Amino acid sequence: MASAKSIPLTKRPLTDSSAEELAIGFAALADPVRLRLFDLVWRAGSNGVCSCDLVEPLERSQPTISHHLKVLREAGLVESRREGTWLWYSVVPDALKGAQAFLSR
Amino acid sequence: MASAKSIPLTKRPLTDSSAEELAIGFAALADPVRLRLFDLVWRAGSNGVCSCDLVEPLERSQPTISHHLKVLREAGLVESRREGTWLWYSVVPDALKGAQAFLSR
DNA sequence: CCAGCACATTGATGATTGTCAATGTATGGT
DNA sequence: ACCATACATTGACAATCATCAATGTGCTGG
Repeated sequence: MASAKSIPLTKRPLTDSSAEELAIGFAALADPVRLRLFDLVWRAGSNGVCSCDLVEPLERSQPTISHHLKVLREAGLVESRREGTWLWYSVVPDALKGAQAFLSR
Repeated sequence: MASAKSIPLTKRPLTDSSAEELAIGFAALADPVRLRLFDLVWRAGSNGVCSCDLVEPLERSQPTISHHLKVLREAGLVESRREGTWLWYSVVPDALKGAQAFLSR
């Protein structure tokens, strides 16, 4: 239960914990390869994109792409769904809500 | 000179260089201390805030705060203005434009 | 059961990062 | 000239990171 303050939430400075949470999201986007990766997944829409189609355009090894996808997944930005031997990645809905709210004042 | 493509810019995947540029901005916000720092500067508005008032609330040493302010400055997110012995930091207008545009689809 | 494909994990390495103590620099007051 | 204040820079260290080669795991088809 939050204490009854007269100051609205948005008028108070970031708490340590919410800064931590936001920073995790920004950190996931703080690498060029990961940004392009996220961009490609995003463009694929709700269908998602097979990770096998992400290795070549980014010019990185398969383990490197796998590692970056794991970072994005653990940051809650993308999710994966099995389809036989393939994994289809898609953006988690509203994953960027916090970041968007912060950047929009 | 850009080549005449029929595909609009926003329909094309991120280029390596624009990903690099965006990632620099996100990286500047990828640390909890820097996020709270940026938040405090932002709240100060156009007047700015004296960096001497940023050390205590963040519970870090003065060199550490100075270092983080430098990172934010070099990322183009904040700027400083001298006032005697003091430095007043304020947010660079439209500094977040690129990041906001990216996060808004 | 085996061979092949898709993807993850491990281990190693060089680079970057966050932090502080110590020191340096600039500005203003006396 | 001197001293105090505000801030930056340096140097060091532990921690994290991006990357790849090698290897492991899980699934599918034959």
